[in-house]
Amino acid sequence: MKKKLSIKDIAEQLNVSKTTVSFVLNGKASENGVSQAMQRKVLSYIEKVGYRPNKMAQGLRTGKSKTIGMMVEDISDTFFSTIARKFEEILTTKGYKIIYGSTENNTDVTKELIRVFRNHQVDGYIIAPPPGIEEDIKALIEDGVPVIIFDRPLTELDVDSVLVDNYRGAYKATQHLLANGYKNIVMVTLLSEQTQMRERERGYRQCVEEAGGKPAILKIRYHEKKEKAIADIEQYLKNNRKTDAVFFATNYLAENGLEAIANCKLAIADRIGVVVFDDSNWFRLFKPSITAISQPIEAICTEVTNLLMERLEQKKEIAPKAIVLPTNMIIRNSSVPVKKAGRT
Amino acid sequence: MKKKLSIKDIAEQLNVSKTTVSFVLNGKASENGVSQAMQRKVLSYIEKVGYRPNKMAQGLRTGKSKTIGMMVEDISDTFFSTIARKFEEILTTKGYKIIYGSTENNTDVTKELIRVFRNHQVDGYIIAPPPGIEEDIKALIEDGVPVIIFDRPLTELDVDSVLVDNYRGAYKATQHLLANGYKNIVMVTLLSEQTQMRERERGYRQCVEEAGGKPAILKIRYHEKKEKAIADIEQYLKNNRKTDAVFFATNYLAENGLEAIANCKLAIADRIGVVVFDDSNWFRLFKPSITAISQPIEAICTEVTNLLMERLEQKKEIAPKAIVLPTNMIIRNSSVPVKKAGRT
DNA sequence: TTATTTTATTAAACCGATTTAGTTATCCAG
DNA sequence: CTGGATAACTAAATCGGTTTAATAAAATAA
Repeated sequence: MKKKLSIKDIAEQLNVSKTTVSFVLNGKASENGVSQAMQRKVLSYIEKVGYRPNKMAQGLRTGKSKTIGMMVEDISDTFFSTIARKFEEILTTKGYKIIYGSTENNTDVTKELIRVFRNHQVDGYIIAPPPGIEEDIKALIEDGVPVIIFDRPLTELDVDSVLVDNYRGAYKATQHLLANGYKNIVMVTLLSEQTQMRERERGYRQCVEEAGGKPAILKIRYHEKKEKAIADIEQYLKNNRKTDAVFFATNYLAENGLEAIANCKLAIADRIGVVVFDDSNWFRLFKPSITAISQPIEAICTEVTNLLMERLEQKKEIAPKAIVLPTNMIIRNSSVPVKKAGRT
Repeated sequence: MKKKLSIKDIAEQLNVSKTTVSFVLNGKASENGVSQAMQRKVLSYIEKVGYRPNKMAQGLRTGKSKTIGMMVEDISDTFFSTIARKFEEILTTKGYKIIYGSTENNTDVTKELIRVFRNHQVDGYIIAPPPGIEEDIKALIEDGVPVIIFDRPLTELDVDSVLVDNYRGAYKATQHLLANGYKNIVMVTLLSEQTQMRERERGYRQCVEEAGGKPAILKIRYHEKKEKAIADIEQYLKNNRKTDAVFFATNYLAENGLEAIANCKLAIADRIGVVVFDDSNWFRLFKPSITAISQPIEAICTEVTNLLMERLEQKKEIAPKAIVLPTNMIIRNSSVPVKKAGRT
């Protein structure tokens, strides 16, 4: 019921003008010749009554909302929610809040999200972009709004971006399996045009071919009922009994793929080699536990926020940077005695 | 570079007043006697140029930001991020955006978050409250701000809340284990004063005692390094060889507890009964797969948002509601042949 | 002593919407 | 033909800040 006090109230209580209070509040006191005595007076009163300026009013006048818009495919995905947490941690220290939106990897949803975020006057965007959103992002940039892309590249667009080396990650994953004696590695990936998926595929292909093998790729349609995904993978394994290792291109696929493997009730179940792109806390609990290509989440977040802050504080033109980070291979309790592994 | 257009621009282009445009925009045209012709004219122009009002200005004038503040212990936790996603889904359809903050279950952090949210003029709060925050929340409510509590009760405070029946959930979990022939069930829980944890403990205790057993409770300190948690649980199992089943009070504990069980390398490893409070997609992948008490996430979200919308649209006083939802037991591939289970 | 600069403070415009209180013009009744 | 009601629209106040331009008082220079 006690209504919030405004800068006008403060000014009246102290018998000074709003201007003076505002100057003090914004650290522009000294440069505007407000006396030290006055500064102390205002500051201590502010402190005492716990006054905090209304962001709406500030935002209206300055055009800055102190809010960052974050758009990812799905905030409930562990990868993205972990990142969201880190962003929050870092951006809070800079006085920013985050509003989020899930794109569902859908262009129209994303377009609408961008529109809503614009109306909310967010100061900057952090986006894991869906395909086909180039034009809209270009428009943002041309309007001078800071945009940082991550997780998925946006080819043909010169924009700040932070990505991981999907190609190398997949290559290393495959290499690891080969080095452990596996001969028939299938890659299970998404039936999707996402660039990062194509890169992972390329890494796998390249590695297998260099070793003189023949790539085997199983593509699963996303967002279908997971039972379907499981059945598809199961089918494949049953039809290709020589398969002795699986490289899952995403966590989501591994989740279902592991069930498929279990369902097969094949002897291979505990001998099969498994590597997954993206790590999970649960992987270490399987036996044999699962090796993963993990993304450097911490680094991604600091790079993204650094780029963002740079843009937000930007005085002069700066050229967009494209940062590519290496992945980490987490080798767990490696698979199985190498010699016994193959079933050739 | 093309600067966004304002209602003033629209008005000038159309040779009408801002007032008229505003009335049309807010659906208050007819009740204010704006002619149909004029309404169409404005509407079609708005549509054509894609004008959208500035939320900052609207917010300043109306005091409504169309933003909801969500505070949970940790947004990267699967339970909370899943909920965050659902909230987003529902609230988006009502024209709201969400800003979030992680409380770390810390009172001071939460106090500051509330302060920040207030400055941002959020229209409503959805909070999974840490202990000791009663006063601050009471203050919010007294100021007439909608607050919905979930996940954790705030005893002694009359506020809208949505909780699950932790007591019954834990009771059922324990009962399930007993019914399957397990005799020595240990409950692994957090060393924490959180009410919902105490309820779970109470459910377990009650059930064991009713069956004439002696409760065994192992409390783990949270936020410690997980290696410590694993070691503690491992230690317990080694010191209490009669233990034939474990009831984990949280997902987090199960994650580490399962590793502890594996580390024990005891014969019991594949015979031990395991039930976890909170479900996880990964549980079905273990063998024997893990039974879980799952929270009705969908229902929690609809109840919370319903209460919230009710408050937001509230005309007259309404008494706070406390909603308690039942948990679901997800029995998976049940444990093990009952007879062989015990090791007595 | 007067003119000029510097120091300390403030009045008023502005941001972009909503909303209150009018203002015309038209219509109808008496 | 006049006065009151109604219909259609609008001027101006307002929300709570920031910022520009101005002012009064004190200090320095001429």
